[in-house]
Amino acid sequence: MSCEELLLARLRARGLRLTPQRELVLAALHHLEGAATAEEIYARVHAVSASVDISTVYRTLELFQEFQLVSSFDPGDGKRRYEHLGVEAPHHHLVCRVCGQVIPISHGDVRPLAAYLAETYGFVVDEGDLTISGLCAPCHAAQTNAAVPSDSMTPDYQTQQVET
Amino acid sequence: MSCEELLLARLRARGLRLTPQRELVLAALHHLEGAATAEEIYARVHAVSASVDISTVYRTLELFQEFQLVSSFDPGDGKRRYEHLGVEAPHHHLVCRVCGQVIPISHGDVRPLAAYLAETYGFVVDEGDLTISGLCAPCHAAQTNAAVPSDSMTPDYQTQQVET
DNA sequence: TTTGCTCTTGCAACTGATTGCAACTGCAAG
DNA sequence: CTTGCAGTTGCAATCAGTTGCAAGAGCAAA
Repeated sequence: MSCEELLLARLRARGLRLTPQRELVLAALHHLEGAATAEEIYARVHAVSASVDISTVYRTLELFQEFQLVSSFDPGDGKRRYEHLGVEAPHHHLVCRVCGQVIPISHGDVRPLAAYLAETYGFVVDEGDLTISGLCAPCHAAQTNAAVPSDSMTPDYQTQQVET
Repeated sequence: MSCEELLLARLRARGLRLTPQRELVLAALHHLEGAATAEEIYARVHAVSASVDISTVYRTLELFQEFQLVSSFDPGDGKRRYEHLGVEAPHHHLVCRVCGQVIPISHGDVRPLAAYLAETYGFVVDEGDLTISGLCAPCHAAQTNAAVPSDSMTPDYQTQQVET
């Protein structure tokens, strides 16, 4: 089942409609691989149809999150990132507090903690959207050496490949 | 060492000053036990000295976080909560996606995951500020029963006692 | 005391994101 | 076709939070 068909099915199941705006947001997500800001998604949508409002983009992204078509995470720079979950399973993110690098990790990595929390507190951890703040390896090394390698200081939110 | 003395020492160590504004924010944090919003803290500070600006409160809270006097977390309702860490050790929070209840957990609970992430990715997890989204026990039970108990629907961000 | 420096602050403007609302759309029933 | 209605949208207002900047305050050296 293609992504559009999946969306259509999810919408129909709740009596919602497949509108041009929603198609445009989905297309933008397809094109913008990896983690994109709402502003970036809006820019792509707006380029095709200038009348679409950014509030519609936000509402659509929220809807897509309910449908598990999209996950989002906040890397702590005040700009939430949205990721298309077409093929990838829901996953979590390690975000470096210093350089902003994002490392995706699978839910499997978090499962032992989730099991512990379920047993101890009866708390069921969501499979998506867990963002763990800390220091990536280069920044941690740099911090302990009190010297920061210059090539790790540029924030970029490109996601790495993760072995699953 | 009292809390004010600790703050003074931390400030001095970095050549910063103990101002009335900073004392007022600290006092407000003392008074507002548990998790308070910036607005609530500002309200208390403003009641004592009306000329203090909310931007000063935000900047002060950020400074206190650097000093580990305060930790903050985002329960997902768009209003960040700030907690005084006077006696408590840094800890994490489980936030229920449905009712908004916040359950504090110790860093010890997260340590196995942190150790795994350090080993696998070289990523060093921060001791504070990890917020885990999911469903609390009542809401999870309600969801599987497709019926929500009425007494668990009111969001409150009072923190429970946690056994450490 | 005067000078010069840094830290600190209030103010205003701004950002990313959300919300209320009236207008519009698609669609099914009469 | 007309009516009714739920769903949807663009617009404007609003919200929490951040930032730039100029003025002010503290403090040490001359």
